[in-house]
Order: sequence, then structure tokens, then C-alpha cells
Amino acid sequence: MASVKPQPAAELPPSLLDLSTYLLSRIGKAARSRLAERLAERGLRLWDMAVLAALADFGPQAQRDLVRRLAIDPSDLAKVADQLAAAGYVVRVRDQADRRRVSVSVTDAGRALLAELDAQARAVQDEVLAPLDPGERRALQELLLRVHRGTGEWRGGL
Amino acid sequence: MASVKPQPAAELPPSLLDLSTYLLSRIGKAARSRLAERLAERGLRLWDMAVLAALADFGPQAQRDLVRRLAIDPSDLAKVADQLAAAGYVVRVRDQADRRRVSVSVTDAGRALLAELDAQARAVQDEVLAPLDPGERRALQELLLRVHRGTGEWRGGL
DNA sequence: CGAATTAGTGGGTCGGCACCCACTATAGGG
DNA sequence: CCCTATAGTGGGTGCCGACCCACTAATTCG
Repeated sequence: MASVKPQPAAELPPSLLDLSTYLLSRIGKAARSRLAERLAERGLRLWDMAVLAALADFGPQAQRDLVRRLAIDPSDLAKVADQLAAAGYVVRVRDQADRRRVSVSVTDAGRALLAELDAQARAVQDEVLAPLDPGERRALQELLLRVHRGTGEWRGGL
Repeated sequence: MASVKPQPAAELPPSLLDLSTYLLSRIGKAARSRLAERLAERGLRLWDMAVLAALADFGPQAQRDLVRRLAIDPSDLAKVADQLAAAGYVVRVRDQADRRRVSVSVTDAGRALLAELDAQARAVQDEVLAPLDPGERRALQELLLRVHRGTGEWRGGL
């Protein structure tokens, strides 16, 4: 062969790149999977982080509330909570007022873990948003937040 | 209970909303799945659209090139191409110069389809970006494009 | 006290996506 | 001509996220 090409990479179709939703989807997916990778190294998944964050932000609450807040399936939450409890990141106690309920709260270990996870998330974010300067990042965050709020009634998902 | 509450929906944890990558991921996912839904009504998937777009943008080419360009698995592409060919949206002909190759090109039907799909994609985009005015949308597109380019060496995915 | 309701759990399905391997056909250099 | 590399195909696997159902325990209402 004439010469072995590394053949860097071909361009994507302009008609796709022209769609903000395409970029959103692609970038979002990349960011998500990068973070997921890092969490996986610790045997964690994205939901674990989301649950910890919800507990840290809003304090102890019943699984029921987490279900509503995070739009996670009750059954799936049970599994996540199981795992987190087993690892000592949260504690589950029967609510004495209504003993059907299980009140979940973060432990100190959980809070410490969350801090680390958050640092990792920010590290990923720095990688992904590398081409933007601080001002642009703020502008992006602002736009995204508006979009997110605007479409208030979204269902589900992490 | 004081009053029966419709309890519209609870807020998400601020510590997550504060991460641009979280928003990116969530919004991107929503956009992607909305479009996927619409495509599914026609029995199509996102890859079908991507392949059509690549063919329309860059003209007829071997599957090999599509594989490189779209970072799709060769085997998966074969299946997508099969389906598109069966439906008459593309034609596959053996390259006479190198008969290992199969050159793929869009048909008129394919182009017409792509136009419709693109319209659907833009409709979804309008829904998602509803809170932003045209200027802001352009700003967003610009930022996303920079981010996308910056992270040149991304692997895979739709 | 039932009967109906709610919280949580355990077990499973389903579809999509990425990935991998074995195999055929063709090309091209030594 | 042989040997290796490349193009494409077919038939898988494994993972993951979303979802669903059946079941228990506890509560509340009539």
C-alpha cells in the first residue's frame, strides 16, 4: 500500500451538525458516559449519585418522595437504596409515625462520597467544556437551565 | 391530611441542576428520545436517519466510508443498509473497480424521506428549545458546536 | 372489624445499543 | 500462485435503562 493512513476521522454530515438537538444529544451522551465510567470504577451508577444528591439537598425523606422527585421507578429505587445502605452511604429507618414508610438519610460517609463524586462530575465537565471560557460556560449553563425549566413537564429518566 | 394535593412534581436536586453536563445529558436524552419516537412510528431508527443524511451530504460511498464517518459497527451498518435498501430508500451496487466494495446511494424516495425526517427533527427542536428566542438559539448552537468540535476525538455513538 | 389504599420489595421482561466472531469474496503485493 | 489484508454479512452476546406485576406490611376509613 502506498502509505498506511491513520485517517484521522471523517466529518459528520452537516445536516446533522446543524441540529442543536443532535449536538445536545451527542454531547450529553458523551458527558454522561464519561461520568458513568468513573462511577463504575467504584461500583456505582448514575442513580446512586442522583439519590445521594437528593438526600443531601433535601434532607431525609421517604422513598416515596425520592420516587416522585427523581421520577425513578419505585422498584428500581429499592435496589439502589439497598446497595447504598449495604455500603453504608445511607441509612433506612422505619418511620415511627407511619410505619409503612422508610425514611432514608445520608450518612457522613455518604456525604463524603457525594463530595468526591461531585468533584469527578466537575472534572468531566471541565474536559467536555474545555473549548469554552468561563464566561461562555456560564452563558451555556444559563441557556440550558432555561431550556430545562421551560419544558417543565418532562417525564422520567436520570 | 389537610388537603389533597395534586403535588405537581418535585424539584430536582440543585446540586445536579448546577452541573451543565447533567442538563446537557438530560436535555439531550429527551430530545433524542422524542425524535426516536417519531421515527419509530415509521419503523425507523436514529441510525437510519444518520445514514441517509451522510449519503445525502456526501454522495454515494462505500459502506466502509460510512462506517468510518459515522463510527458505526460495520456489522450494524450492514443491517441498517439492508433495511433501507429493502424499503427502497437506498440502492447498493457492487463497485466495479473494487468488487469487494458496495457503493451505497440514496434514491429519490430516500431524499424525500430524509426531508420529512429533518422536518420532524426541527419540530422536536422547536419543542425543546421553546423557551429560547431565535438569537439565543443561535448562541446555543454556536456554543454546542464549539464544544463538539473541541472534543474532536470522541468515539462512537449515534 | 373488614375493605380499600399506600409503601416498599423481589423478580422478571423488553428493547436498544454496542460489540465481537466466524465466514465469504475480492484484491494486491511478493 | 500464495499469502495477507480488506469489505461486507450473519449470527450471535452482554449491558443497561425503563417498566411491570405480584406480594407483604402497615394504615385509614366506614
